[in-house]
Amino acid sequence: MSLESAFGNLSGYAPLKRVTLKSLAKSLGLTESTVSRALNGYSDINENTVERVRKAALELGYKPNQNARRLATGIAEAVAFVIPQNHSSLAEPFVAQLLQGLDESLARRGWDLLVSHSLSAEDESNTIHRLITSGRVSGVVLSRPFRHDARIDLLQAAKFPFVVHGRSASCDSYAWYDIDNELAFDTAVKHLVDLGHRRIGFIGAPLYFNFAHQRLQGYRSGLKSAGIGYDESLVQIAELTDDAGERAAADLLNTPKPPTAFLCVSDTQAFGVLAAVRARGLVAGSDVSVIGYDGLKTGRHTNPPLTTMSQPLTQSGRELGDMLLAIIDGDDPANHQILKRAKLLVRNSDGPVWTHHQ
Amino acid sequence: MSLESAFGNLSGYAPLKRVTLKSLAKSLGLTESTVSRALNGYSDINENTVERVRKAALELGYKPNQNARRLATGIAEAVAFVIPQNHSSLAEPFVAQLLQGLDESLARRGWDLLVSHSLSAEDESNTIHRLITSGRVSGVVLSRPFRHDARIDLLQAAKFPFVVHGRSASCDSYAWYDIDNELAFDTAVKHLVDLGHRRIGFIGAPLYFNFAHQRLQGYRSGLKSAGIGYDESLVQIAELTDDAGERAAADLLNTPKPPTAFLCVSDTQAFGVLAAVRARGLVAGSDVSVIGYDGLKTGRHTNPPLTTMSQPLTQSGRELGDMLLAIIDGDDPANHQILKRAKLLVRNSDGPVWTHHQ
DNA sequence: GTTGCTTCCGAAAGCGGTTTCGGGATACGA
DNA sequence: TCGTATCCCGAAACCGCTTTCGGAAGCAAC
Repeated sequence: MSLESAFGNLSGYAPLKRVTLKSLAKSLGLTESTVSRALNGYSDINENTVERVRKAALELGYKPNQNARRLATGIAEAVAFVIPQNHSSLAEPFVAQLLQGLDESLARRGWDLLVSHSLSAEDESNTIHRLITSGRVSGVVLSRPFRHDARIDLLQAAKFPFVVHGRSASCDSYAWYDIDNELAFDTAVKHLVDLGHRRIGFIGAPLYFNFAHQRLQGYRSGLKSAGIGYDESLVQIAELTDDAGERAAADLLNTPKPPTAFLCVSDTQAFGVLAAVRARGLVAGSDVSVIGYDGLKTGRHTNPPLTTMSQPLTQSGRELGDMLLAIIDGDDPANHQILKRAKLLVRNSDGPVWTHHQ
Repeated sequence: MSLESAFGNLSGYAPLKRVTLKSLAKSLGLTESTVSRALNGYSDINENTVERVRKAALELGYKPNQNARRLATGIAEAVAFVIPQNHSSLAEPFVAQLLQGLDESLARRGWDLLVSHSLSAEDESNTIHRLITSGRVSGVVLSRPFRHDARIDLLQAAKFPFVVHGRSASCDSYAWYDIDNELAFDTAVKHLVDLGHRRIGFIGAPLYFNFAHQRLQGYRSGLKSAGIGYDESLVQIAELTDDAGERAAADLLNTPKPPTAFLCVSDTQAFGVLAAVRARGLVAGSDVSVIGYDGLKTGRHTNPPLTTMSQPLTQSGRELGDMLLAIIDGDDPANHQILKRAKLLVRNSDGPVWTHHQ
């Protein structure tokens, strides 16, 4: 669309007459190049001139056309967040908060944040590919990496700047921001063990997600250091939904020797587990314990309020943005690897193990 | 598509050997202009040539540089969603689902979706202004309009394509997609009245939000048609958070003649109301009724599960995207005004009024 | 063998910026 | 007075693609 059609050159009010570099230059009696350099902080422009140009630009409301600028400089001044297509996760608050933090970081520099969302799993590589060849963005942020992630391989092969929220199995040479999932689940197990639990159910997620793998490892390591054997019949792999969590918990509850505690890889699943527990006539927090992961706000309002492990999402978005920016500026990605700890947020769904003799 | 074909030459790492229109043309023995027109479906190119060009483009992995294309055509092939800055609402699932739908609609056309997030309230007009003058986007979608919304005025004055999720007080001449808020709350009141309630508390939002205004109107009209007088002492205006909802409900509960039911303009508030009710030792669904609005999934897991009114968010995002695209293509915005109905989603937080004589 | 159409493609002028390069002023030392 | 170094600014190429315009072929018709 042309600017004429966009702003309507016709009828009476002529809104928003676009002020371009050329018009600005002319009105100043200078050249485009001079004005451009003045605005971009080149040192070979007289201080007075710079001031004069700045003032005029402000008054006339000059905004450089981003497309032109990007074409000329070759830098897109935008990064893409590719939405994990699995399970329509954009709907998860998880993603929303991350976006918020990202945007904050980018906005400080005036960059754009665009979200990209692919339809199928293998389509995702295409999406990435299109992103990096189209010149639309100068960086990409990934989330929920797989254990072996083709998108990461693609990005690395192309030497395209990117950061990932989480990490894949081999993560030495790229930038990531992750929670120490193994530690988190290790300590969660420890917490439950301290409450007296020995039969701890685990509601996991498909293991091609690396975080699922890590958390399972943490679960096992926690068990191990407590001297408890790993019992495969206590672990369920479920989708990241409440319904799946509910089904998985129900299955575990129907077993002859059901667990006295449930550890879930996501709050959403844990919500379902809570439901299963209630359906069974049990009360979470006394009869059984359930612990989630994510620290969702709404966990405050479940029945009972969900004990969970929280990760600072908005802040992680900000940090991811800062990292990506630094890498685009030339930093070595390997120098940008951040490992944070999750915090155990005790609400009311956990408690000492229930025994017959009480 | 393989890495090989994507990035051209082989051996070692050859990062991003970009195939440009020029290189493509040269390898075909044609001119840039010919190739460009062939790819863009111009009719003055021989059918065979078109085929040949298409094939080569695919093989060599040619992707047009979006910035160049945008500069040349003047159309940005991107639209912006401006995040309501109030209350950091991006974190709300609300926004996330809308984004999802929007992205789906735009992706069908290969357009970008970028999110823009301003820091302060008055900064928002600046954000809009920057958006429409920078040439980055060819359309804008707004949400949560104010009753009198400067952003809308700005957009209209600039004749810039936009759609809004919701509508302001005067909404004849632009495109919007809205739920019939008045109707929704009218029927919600009716529902409560049918359950025997006469003292219905209303937890509203600041009235500069038009939806807040509409819903209050609906509340009043429902009361009126039930022959119940409007009692100002039963309405509270609160922020759109759980804490605010909780405080508001607590205030109402502390009154000498507390309401027997609560109608909230958002689920998040209703979560808080539920907490206040519990804190008071009452049980929602029998002692008092509480009804939310939004249809959040997590409402299934509150204590008790929240009765609410749901609006189809993902779908509305899609429709908003389609509308915006149509308008950018030249449609008259006034022909794109969609009014949907909310559905009452009865879960367990409502019930017949409690009486002493039962 | 002109004339007159089509059909198909090349030439070239942008789109609105950025950036390198060179040179005219001015200042300064000799 | 004549370099010559320093400061500023203009000229021009370029980023990669789109689009208008004109014209070379090819073919039909007269």
